[in-house]
Amino acid sequence: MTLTDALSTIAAEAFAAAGFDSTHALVRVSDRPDLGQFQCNGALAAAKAAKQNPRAIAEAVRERLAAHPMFESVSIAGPGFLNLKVTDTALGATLVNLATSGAAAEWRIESPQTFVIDYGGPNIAKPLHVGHLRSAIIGEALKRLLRFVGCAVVGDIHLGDWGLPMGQLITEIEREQPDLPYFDAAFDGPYPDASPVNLADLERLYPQASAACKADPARAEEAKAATAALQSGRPGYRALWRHFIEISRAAIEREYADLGVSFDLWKGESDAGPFIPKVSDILRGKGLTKIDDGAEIVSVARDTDAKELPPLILFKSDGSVLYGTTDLATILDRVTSIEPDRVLYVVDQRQALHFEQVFRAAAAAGFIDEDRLEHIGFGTMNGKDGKPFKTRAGGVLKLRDLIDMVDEKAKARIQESGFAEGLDAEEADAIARKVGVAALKFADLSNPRTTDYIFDVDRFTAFEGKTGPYLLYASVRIRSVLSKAGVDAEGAAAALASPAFQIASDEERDLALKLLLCDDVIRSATEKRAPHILCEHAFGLAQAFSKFYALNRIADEADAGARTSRIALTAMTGRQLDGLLDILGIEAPERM
RNA sequence: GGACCCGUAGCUCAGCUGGAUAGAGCGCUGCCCUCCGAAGGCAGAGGCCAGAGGUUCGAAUCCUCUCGGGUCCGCCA
Repeated sequence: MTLTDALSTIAAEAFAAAGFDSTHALVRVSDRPDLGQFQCNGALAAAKAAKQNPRAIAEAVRERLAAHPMFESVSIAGPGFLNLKVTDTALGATLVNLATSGAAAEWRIESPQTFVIDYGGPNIAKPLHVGHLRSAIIGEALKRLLRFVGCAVVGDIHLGDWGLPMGQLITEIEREQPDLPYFDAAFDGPYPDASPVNLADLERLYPQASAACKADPARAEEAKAATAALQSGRPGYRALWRHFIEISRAAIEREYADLGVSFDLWKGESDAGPFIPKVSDILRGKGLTKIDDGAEIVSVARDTDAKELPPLILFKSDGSVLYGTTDLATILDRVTSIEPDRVLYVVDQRQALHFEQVFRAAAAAGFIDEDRLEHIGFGTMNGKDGKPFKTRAGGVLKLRDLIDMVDEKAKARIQESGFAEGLDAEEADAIARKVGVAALKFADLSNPRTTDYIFDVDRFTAFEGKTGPYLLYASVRIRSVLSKAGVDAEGAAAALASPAFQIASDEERDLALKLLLCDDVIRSATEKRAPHILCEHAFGLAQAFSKFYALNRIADEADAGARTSRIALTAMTGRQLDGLLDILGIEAPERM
């Protein structure tokens, strides 16, 4: 049970004992820290329901709450706000419970489920760009968060490896190298082991092909035909396409690894291929498809819709499939092989309509309940003009370039601080990389998921204030001060195994409260699928620690009791902060 | 045209299942390292929460409208 749950329960009992409806007796962190640590506004709500004076209700409840040993004081303000202060003894005792329950137990939820998270979604042959950042790191954070609370999670990258771009690439290569055996329909193999193109070729050919198809309808037709042929299994095309996959995957994997993002499954749209006939059989069997303008569609509109929802196109008029088809087939694949309770799609908010169509079709087909499929949409990264971010040259910013930019800034920061002087170049670089990635990830994750935000390079490469590096700094400083006190990692664990807390100052009280609220925050972030809530709390925790650290001696505190308590507080903060950073997918260096 | 989202401090953003004096970071003005790491701490200035109505004892939060910005609306992904 979280702290606010426990306090709410106590308040509910007081409401009930005083003869009032206890459903409004919710206790939460106070908006007015000058008046109390927690507040309960239930008296006003109860007054409305009972048509009584809220002040009188508050007074009746206050009397009962004040008798509870947990509270230092319970006061009434204004029309009937109850302001609660917990005793330092109770804070200490609650902290002991939390500390001794073990690092993992702090976070568990009651009924873990199995999740599939579909995130990343990079496309073969295209370099990752800033637009891929959000899906990757939000998905990674949600994966880690759900695992932390005890769920089983399968992270699937869901490669874009099956659509029109593949046909465009194939035809483009045919133009440049028409004599390759891949294009000879009469050729009966075996095809070469070595790829005729490398990564640089692919990254050059893709935009070239895409532009050509845009400019010339005939080229577009060619590409469409090639896509259809690839999808229906033409051997030469399949062989060539396998080269694309292999080359791209290595590059993509490397780049995600630099961001601390990894996947359990490297499936792609193409892997859904074998499930497509089953999907169409099932849908046809249920009479859910029809031919319209030559395409085979599934109607997903409902009478109750405010807006008519367009049908999902199962097969285009040329027989090839669209991503709605592969998404449906992927659901069938996942439902059969993984049997997830829920599937989360961490994909740009602009695709909300698409997922609504797919989810409805999947439910109509009987694959899985609609409400077990969640589109975890996120907002667009805009430039300062409020439009999707472009570089000064007008192009998309490659993710690689962004990482390099942040990396450079971090290196410069280490140099100017003089911290690098005692380090060899290799370690300094490794630290800079971690600091840079932390800055990048925190800057993105701390934005609420659903809204667009302005991408500002200066903000992403800032290392002071509400940033990733601030959190890292707090973490390494905690390690450092514990080490000064002769407490290593094992010592910290030991300090939390049988701790004793003496909460005596405002800073200690504030830090203790932050520590005690972690479970509330984890739960809220999990329910809302909202990493930014974790960022907010991690920052607040680091701030509370920094203040505590600035005002109190720890390692060299003379009073033995105070020293023991502060070391435990410090160790506890370190454990939680590192836990939160780990969930966010942010790695802390040993020093910085 | 229709559906949905957004408009909060100079800037970037929290807060939105209604509650008290609307918060943070940056930037700005001042302080604080002979003392466990100053990528830090403390203090200060800065707001008709786009605007107008409505519901309510009470509205940044809920409803309506207006203005401003954005996204999406069948054979791209």
